[in-house]
Amino acid sequence: MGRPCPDSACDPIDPRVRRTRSVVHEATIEILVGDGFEGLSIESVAQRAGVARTTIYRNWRSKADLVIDAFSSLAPPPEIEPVGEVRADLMAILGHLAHELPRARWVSVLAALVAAAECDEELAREKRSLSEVRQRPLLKVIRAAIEAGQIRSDADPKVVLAMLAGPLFYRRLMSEEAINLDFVAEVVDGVLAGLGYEPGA
Amino acid sequence: MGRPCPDSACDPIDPRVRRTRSVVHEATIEILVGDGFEGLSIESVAQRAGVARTTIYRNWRSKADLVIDAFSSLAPPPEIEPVGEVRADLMAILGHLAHELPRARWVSVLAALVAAAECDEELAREKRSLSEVRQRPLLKVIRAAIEAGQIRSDADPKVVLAMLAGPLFYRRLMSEEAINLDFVAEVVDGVLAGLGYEPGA
Amino acid sequence: MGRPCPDSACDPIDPRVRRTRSVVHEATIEILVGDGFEGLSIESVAQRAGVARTTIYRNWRSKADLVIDAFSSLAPPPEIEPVGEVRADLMAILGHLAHELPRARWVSVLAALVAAAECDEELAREKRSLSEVRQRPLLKVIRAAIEAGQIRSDADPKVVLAMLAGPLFYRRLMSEEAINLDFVAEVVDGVLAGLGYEPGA
Amino acid sequence: MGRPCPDSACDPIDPRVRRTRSVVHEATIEILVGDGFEGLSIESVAQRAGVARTTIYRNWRSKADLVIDAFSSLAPPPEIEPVGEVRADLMAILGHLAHELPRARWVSVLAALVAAAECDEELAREKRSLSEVRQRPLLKVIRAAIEAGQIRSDADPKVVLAMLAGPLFYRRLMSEEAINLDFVAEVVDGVLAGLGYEPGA
DNA sequence: AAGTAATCGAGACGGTACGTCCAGTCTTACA
DNA sequence: TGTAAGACTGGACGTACCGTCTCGATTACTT
Repeated sequence: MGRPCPDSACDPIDPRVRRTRSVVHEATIEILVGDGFEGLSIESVAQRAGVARTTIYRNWRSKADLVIDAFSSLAPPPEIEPVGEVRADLMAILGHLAHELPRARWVSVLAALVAAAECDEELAREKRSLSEVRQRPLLKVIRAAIEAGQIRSDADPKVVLAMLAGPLFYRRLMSEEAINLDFVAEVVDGVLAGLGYEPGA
Repeated sequence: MGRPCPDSACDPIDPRVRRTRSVVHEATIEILVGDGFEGLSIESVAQRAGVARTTIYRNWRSKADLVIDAFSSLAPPPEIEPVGEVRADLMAILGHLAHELPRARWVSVLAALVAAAECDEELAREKRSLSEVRQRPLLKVIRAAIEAGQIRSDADPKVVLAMLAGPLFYRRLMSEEAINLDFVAEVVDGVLAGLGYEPGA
Repeated sequence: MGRPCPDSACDPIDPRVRRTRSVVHEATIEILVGDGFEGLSIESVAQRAGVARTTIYRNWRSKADLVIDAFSSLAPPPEIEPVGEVRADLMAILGHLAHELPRARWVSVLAALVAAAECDEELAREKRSLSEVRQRPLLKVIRAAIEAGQIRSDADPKVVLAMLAGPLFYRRLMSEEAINLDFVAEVVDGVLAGLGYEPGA
Repeated sequence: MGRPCPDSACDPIDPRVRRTRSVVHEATIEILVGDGFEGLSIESVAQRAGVARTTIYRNWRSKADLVIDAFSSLAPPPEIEPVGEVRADLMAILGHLAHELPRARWVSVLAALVAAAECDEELAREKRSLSEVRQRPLLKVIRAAIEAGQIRSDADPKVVLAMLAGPLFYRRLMSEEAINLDFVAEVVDGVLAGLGYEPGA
């Protein structure tokens, strides 16, 4: 019990290493946000972090690794408490997403991630995993709505999710049209209507 | 008919230039498809095209330019003749898209384009323009359906479009789940149901 | 006469290349003389020459190449006209060498060359070739003396050369004792005496 | 007299230190012989010796230090007992040297030492000291010959030494010509003849 | 048909970044 | 205290491309 425990919490991790991780992390994000994926080079990260290039190679296997690290910490799934009413819950989650999409730092990184994943299986795996994590809150709401009989019981939650989130990302990454609350409401109402949702219920 | 034709044939374009454009174009696509955006360098294009590097710089301002060129020619909006029945027409267009998304060469290029556009205003412009072109067939069908009274008259065609196309791109670029005809049908039917569409009508 | 001459003078050599060669050359020598072989890095040469590192790699295959180039230009065999009297001629040549050994820049380079040649066959070849060239004037004098009957006819010119030059280099590289004219005279007289030379003759 | 003796035998030297010295020493020699001076890095020595790099830095101030250490132990002046007849004694010593020059491990190291000494005063000092030690046996023979009247009494022993050893080193390091017993004999006989030596005496 | 101009290839150049190796310093933990 | 282990800064390596720049040599249009 008095022995050093084996995990991260109280791990006897070299404080120098911890410091390195932190500054490099921060530098990666700053560059990614400022200059995009193109501007991200090991060199530039090292420079901005005030760290030797070798140190980065010691701690991250590739540029991709840096990006994943950065993204993971940038985009924690939002903490939104569902109230049990499907429309309200969807509006809360998607409204938050709609607010973030045009401005949050992680979105640019996501775009880079998506592109890079096209020709890097490891990155693709990483991307799927991140995606899965971020879908959870939405899926929970959808499944709850199905169980509560608020929407059609034969609906496929994952399809519903794609129908809800897809339009938002489409506008952000493809058409670059506005993503305001009206748009979100139209999407949510349209999808719910198609699923037999009745507001009054 | 007697007018100078708008295209290459009789344009007073130096045949050497024409040839250069063509071989470089071809090489760009081949590399893009084979090695992805990462493998695309002016050097590699020049090499594969059997052309001097200088020649490329003379004709394209940047790597982005090459990509746009390649993409434009890779992804011609499909020639699908609407029959006037909204569900059938949407299924035709989106079914085609669903078929292409997992395999067509332009999709990877699109991902690269999207990411690059994040930090290059010119590319972003280019991207929007391409996007706009590709939306047309779908928009035409949606607007026709509205005019024909097949769906609610207060529907915003662009919102409807995002709700139809968004889920497909979402699955391709984000979640990497299957994009089969069942999925397309669920999306189309869901959206149409939300728009007051009645199959029998 | 009107034909393009084959040599450097009017060779259609890119003037940029000529300039590069020259400044790099000079920088190499300066560093070699100042900091020795250890201080010679492609980087340092590039820096001092005010040239990109790549440019050096384009024109020289290795650090060794640089050194050889430098040495060749530094150490032209001296132009000493033999008068036909062996002792006088040897004293002229070896006296000149004795004067150079403690001060001339090529000597340090030579030491570097010798060491580097120990583990680089190409350099070793180069070294032998240089050595051969520099032996010529001395060999000529020795052979002439043999033919003129000034020294024993069964003497091996190459052995005699080693006996004359060896002691000088030994003092310069090994023992670091003085190499003055007295020493040269002692060596020359000693060797000649052993070869049956008679001053008066 | 009661003080601890100055040498290793009874010094209260930490046995770990002694062990370190020994394995590093051995590793240095092995690498020097195997890969030459170029292949010698603190890193490589540490690796082969199975020792931490830090340990080496603690015990040797530089790579040069390692080399000197290695050289001292590699090239012990040969134990040759002079018989009192100058030609025989010279042939014994120089014959031995001639045999070693083309093959012994210390020769390459010597070349490195010579080059390095060109721009490192400490090394130069070290080199002179080593040189001085190795000259002793030869000097002893020469001086004895002078005293015994076998060669001219006005000969400078150090000059004679340079005339004897110089040609051998010259061939080894410069011209890379053969160094066989015939060559040694020619040199010895030539020098002795110049010094008034008479075989019969 | 000859002369002019556009286009080309070849490739040198200064650069940036890569990923690796090593140098030398420093810190921590252990024996 | 000396050592092992290993992280750190930093410099150089040799390679790949970048984008710019001359420089002839074709090739096409023009007169």
